[in-house]
Amino acid sequence: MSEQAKGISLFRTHNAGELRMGEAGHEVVLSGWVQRRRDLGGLIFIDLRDRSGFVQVVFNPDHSSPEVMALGDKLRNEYVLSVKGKVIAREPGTVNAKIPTGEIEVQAMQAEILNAAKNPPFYIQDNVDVDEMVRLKYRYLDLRRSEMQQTFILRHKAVQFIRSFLDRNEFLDIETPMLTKSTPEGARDYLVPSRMHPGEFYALPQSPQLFKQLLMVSGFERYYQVARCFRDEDLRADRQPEFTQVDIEMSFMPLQEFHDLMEEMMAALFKETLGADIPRPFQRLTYKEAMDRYGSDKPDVRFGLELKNISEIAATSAFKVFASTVENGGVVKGINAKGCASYSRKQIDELEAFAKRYGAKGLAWMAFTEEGLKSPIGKFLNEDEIESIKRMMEAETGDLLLFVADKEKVANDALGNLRLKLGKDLDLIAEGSFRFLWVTEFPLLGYDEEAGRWVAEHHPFTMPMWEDIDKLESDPVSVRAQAYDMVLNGYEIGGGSMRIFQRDIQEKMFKALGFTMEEAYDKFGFLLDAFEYGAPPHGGIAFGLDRIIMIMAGRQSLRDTIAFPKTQSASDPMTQAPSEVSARQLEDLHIRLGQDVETVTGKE
RNA sequence: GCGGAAGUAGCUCAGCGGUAGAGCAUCGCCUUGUCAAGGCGAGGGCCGCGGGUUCGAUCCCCGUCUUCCGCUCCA
Repeated sequence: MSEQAKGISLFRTHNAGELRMGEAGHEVVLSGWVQRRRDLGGLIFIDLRDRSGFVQVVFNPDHSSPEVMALGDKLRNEYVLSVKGKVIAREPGTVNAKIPTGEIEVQAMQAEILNAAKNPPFYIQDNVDVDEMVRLKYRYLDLRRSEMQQTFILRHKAVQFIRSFLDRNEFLDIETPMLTKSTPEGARDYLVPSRMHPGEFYALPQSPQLFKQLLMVSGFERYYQVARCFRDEDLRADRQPEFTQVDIEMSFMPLQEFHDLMEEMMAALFKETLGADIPRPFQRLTYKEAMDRYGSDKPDVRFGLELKNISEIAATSAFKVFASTVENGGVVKGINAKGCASYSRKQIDELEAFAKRYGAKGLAWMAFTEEGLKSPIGKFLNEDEIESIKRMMEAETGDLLLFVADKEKVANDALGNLRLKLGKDLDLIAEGSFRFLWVTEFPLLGYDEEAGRWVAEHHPFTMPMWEDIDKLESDPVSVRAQAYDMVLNGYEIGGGSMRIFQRDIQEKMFKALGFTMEEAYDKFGFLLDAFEYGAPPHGGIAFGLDRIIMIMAGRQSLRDTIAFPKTQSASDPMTQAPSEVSARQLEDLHIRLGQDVETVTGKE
């Protein structure tokens, strides 16, 4: 038993942050951390924090013994403290309306320091501007901050809700292996060397994709898992090497019904946890429409600024860049930056530099000012053309039109991102609003220039749209998949598909991917075998839990929704992972380091 | 692999070719109604690391490492 037992003998009767006028007059025991100490000499105030919040504890000689006063004097930030005291209503002039517990305070009658604490490297408080590196190194302290705790409480509630929703709908939580087989398609695998099998490796799962399909073959019919996934690719603010999916798969349900169910889950989740009303059914856009109008397969539809295609006018114009781009199969698209005609040359140059990051060769512009058209390309366009463009772009005086002439992919990418930037810069996005949509009819295949062959855009078991199956051979690029993403505020929060469950279609798919059946068997033999034994029609989706929580919590970085995340170079400043291992460990694993790796320092 | 930004006290930052500063934090003293308490005082620095230029470099140049944002990548 700790020293504590000798003193107060009880850690807690109430949560500090939940005390209100209702408890006035009650004797309480609180335990937590010293948030802050205000020493007025004869009088000491302590903000005592626990998970629920904090309350002011007063050390006052009028009601605290000399021993208790002496203890109050010793307290420092982040000391762990147990206090027994009386809750009293504060004197009228001393009420603090800024905090939930501001109407009361606790008079310390007994107190005990359960643990001292070193001076923390940064303040444990919200909205601190501390370097991420420092926060991650002392993650356990960072996680003490209220806003971090709120995020993880939200995350917990969200997961609880999802689990119970899926349970009510007869989904079974089934775990799948973390040590599994490396598969050729997709992201780079994290590999785990095998000790028992020299020269062979497991892969950590990029997702439980194949296993959940096998569970459908097994007849579980409805499966879900809150599953950790691993991808060894470059990180971003919204991408971690290790992340969590809510992975769902089900049999015998038509696409539309499945989408309805998933919508219901998300809408109810947001209602339950945030009180947000999400209109249903969700908006739907085909992939093509999303690309045409927003230049993105995950459009943020909280604002307009849609892309317009002016290729037709551009094709016949005297502006060579426009005309030749269209002639060579490219497009000319633009967006209307409403009210930006007054942008300075410097501002426009910055927009151009931004567009160039996404491969655009330049950014043509037309500003309709009070004094008339200002544009470097104006002299190449006749009045009719200018009028047509103006009409097509829905431009008025005061607007700035921005154009990219390039291959369709580049134009969409550059303008799509420019649109997002302008949306932010021009403050067009209503904070706290949630706009869900489905993006459907993704292309089934994409051509991989490097590999010189067609690759599955989603994965090789994605069902083509029935009406496109015949084109698998003749016109692979135009084959659409029964694949879909759920998009929220410009983030892809989930993606999935209906799966191929019939042998002949699967063979056609592999053929389109340039695999022989032998090669296909080598890579996915176990799944193909399984499918010979009566695979039901099935499909599913995987939601990016971390990302959903990030949006729900209004955070900008995925790292704020993962308790122990990694830096951009996939390392952990706290544990120092990854790290070197001993020569002995490597030997057991039959691994010799390459010559480009500095000698491992012996750690036997 | 590439582009951009950053690295100076525990934290957040300023500085500048002549050996370093602020706010907060810490420590000491004072302080009975504070709640970002206040007052006085003190300690605290390989100016990320390695080279170069210079009489002299935290500052200029080159390289390198780390972090953040983005590109490539992420079925």
